[in-house]
Amino acid sequence: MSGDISLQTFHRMPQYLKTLYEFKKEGRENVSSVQLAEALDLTPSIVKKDLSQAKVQDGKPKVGYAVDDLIAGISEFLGYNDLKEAVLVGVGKLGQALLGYTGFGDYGLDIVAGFDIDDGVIGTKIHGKPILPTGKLEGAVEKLGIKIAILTVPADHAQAMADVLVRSGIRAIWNFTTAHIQVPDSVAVRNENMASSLAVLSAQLAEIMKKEQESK
Amino acid sequence: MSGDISLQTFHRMPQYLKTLYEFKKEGRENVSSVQLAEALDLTPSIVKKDLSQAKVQDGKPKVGYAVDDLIAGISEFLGYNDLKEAVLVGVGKLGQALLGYTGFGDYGLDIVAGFDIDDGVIGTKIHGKPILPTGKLEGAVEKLGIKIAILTVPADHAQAMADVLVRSGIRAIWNFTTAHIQVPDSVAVRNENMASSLAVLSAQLAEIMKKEQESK
DNA sequence: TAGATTGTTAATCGATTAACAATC
DNA sequence: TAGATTGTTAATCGATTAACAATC
Repeated sequence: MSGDISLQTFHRMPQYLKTLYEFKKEGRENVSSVQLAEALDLTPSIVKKDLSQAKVQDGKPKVGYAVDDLIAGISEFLGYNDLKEAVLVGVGKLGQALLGYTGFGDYGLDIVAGFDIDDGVIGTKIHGKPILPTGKLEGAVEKLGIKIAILTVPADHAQAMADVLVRSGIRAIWNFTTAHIQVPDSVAVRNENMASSLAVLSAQLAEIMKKEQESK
Repeated sequence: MSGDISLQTFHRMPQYLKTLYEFKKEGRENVSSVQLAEALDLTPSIVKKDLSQAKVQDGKPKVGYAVDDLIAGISEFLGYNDLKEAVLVGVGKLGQALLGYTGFGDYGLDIVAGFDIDDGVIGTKIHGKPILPTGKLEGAVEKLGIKIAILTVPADHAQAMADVLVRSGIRAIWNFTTAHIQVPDSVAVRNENMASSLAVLSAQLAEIMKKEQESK
């Protein structure tokens, strides 16, 4: 059951995949949990647990895991093979940068269109993606059966826009605004909050500088 | 000591702050842990614990916390009052979007310059920030005593660039590349990995869709 | 005063780590 | 065969939650 695999495990999976591609490029055919752990600053225990939970493929004692099979297994596990369509709402600076980000395809994500209220961008194409008026959002999402939305509107519009998204049938919102949005339990939200990230980094920095002081 | 406050607590602090500003705007003078918890989908227990650990300011039984004092206390706790200078390395699409992001000032972060190897952008200003050649990075960081770097280079340059940053005295790297970078313990790293985030969101979405199926 | 809410301690929960039998 | 490495179970660790005495 995917239900009892921790979200942390999912978080690490793309990192394993990236490392495996590097190993493959170097011509390696097998890899052990110790080697994967070293490359990513993890413990062999957590690597073994993650891989076994993902039911990716059995490793062989003494040999380790086959790199190719692991790549195939994790890609499948993460759903990188079947394309998931998404809409992007709010075509400001960040929205435009994300529209132009070519890496999403590798992760099975395809942004089919951007939506905005600004007549200046409506009707244009940005990085090849059509920009449509927000008014057409609900219809388009419903008609195409799209389940994922990327939210890049100004913070004070975030909740209102989230409400529209939920109404139109979106079931997963990747929230790049600083606003905390309220949605029903039937909708997943992932917050990409720069302020929170920076706060954590600053705390780590402060801790490091403090230790330095003390050791002097 | 800030050492035993969990990073999760730091992560939540900017969210409290944002909510408090909203409450202030509504004219509220006091707020209870229950109200803050409701606004952010947390428990009152964790709110009380966070606020007491941050030594922000004592609440009053029956009344709660004073909104203004809480705003001041958390801002101070997060270091939003004293400006921290940072450099940004890799002025591609994402780098440019971050250079243009006006919100950092609110968090006490000031990006003083961008660095790149592309002659096309070197010497120009992007969103008012000068773009300098990577060769000048080490000197500038050292001379200005800058401690924070934002890393937005292509993944295959990430480790090499991180090495340069460490050498020049940077002590905190905000890593927006998909690469896992190896740095000494004396340097903090915060990974902003889109692939990992998307994997988690996808897992949550799959879980939701599965539950839906089952309940039919 | 009565009762809402704080700050803190103890109980619970979940994830990571360590240990080890199985085995190629 | 001997030993490296797997997969899994038990122990540990850390964070969240629940409970409750203190108190405005």
